[in-house]
Amino acid sequence: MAMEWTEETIARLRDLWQQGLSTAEIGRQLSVTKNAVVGKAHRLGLKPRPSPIRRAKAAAPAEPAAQAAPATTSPETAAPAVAEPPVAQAVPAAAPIATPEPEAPPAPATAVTEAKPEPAAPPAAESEPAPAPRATRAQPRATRAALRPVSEPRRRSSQSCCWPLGDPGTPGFHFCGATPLPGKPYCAEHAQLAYVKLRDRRDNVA
DNA sequence: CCCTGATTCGC
DNA sequence: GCGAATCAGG
Repeated sequence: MAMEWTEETIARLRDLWQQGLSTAEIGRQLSVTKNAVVGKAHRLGLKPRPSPIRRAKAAAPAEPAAQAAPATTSPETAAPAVAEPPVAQAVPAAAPIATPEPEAPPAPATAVTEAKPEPAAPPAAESEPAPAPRATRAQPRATRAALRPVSEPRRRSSQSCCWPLGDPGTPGFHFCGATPLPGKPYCAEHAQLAYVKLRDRRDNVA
């Protein structure tokens, strides 16, 4: 069965994606494969991330030169290209899926290259608010956003916080639903939990 | 080997 | 539209 890409799911995908998380990482947190993530990202039109490779395109023997007038305009309907795409290292806390038990973070995996063994607060067991997102990417992004409060509200995430509650796939699963912060898919409370450093959770059973 | 993302193509 | 399979670079 095809994945059901709901508004919330897409909002999360976009958010995680723009945070610079790897496709596999996003996939784990979203309970899908990296292929699904990259595939969807492409269809969504977002994908201005550092590409490690450039697949050898099949030589088009038909038209060696005829790329003059493609469509009306460039595919960038509303995506102000980021000045510089420094791969972000800020890993949002894994979604409180399944078992939000207050267990200590497991051994530092090899996922995010820069991830430090910094114990992150479990989403549902720490009253201490998450530290300010010292993400190298979050800051400049926020700055730009502040500089352009209007003009292009292309970031129309759902009007409800999409922080997942419960076990995805089970009847009780639902999203927070609170009013999200402007430009974010989460409400104020969950945004704090979301932008905490946490390096990995590759065992995310779907 | 691991990781990464990109593209293709059957569904 | 979806994503596994496959490809390709680090």
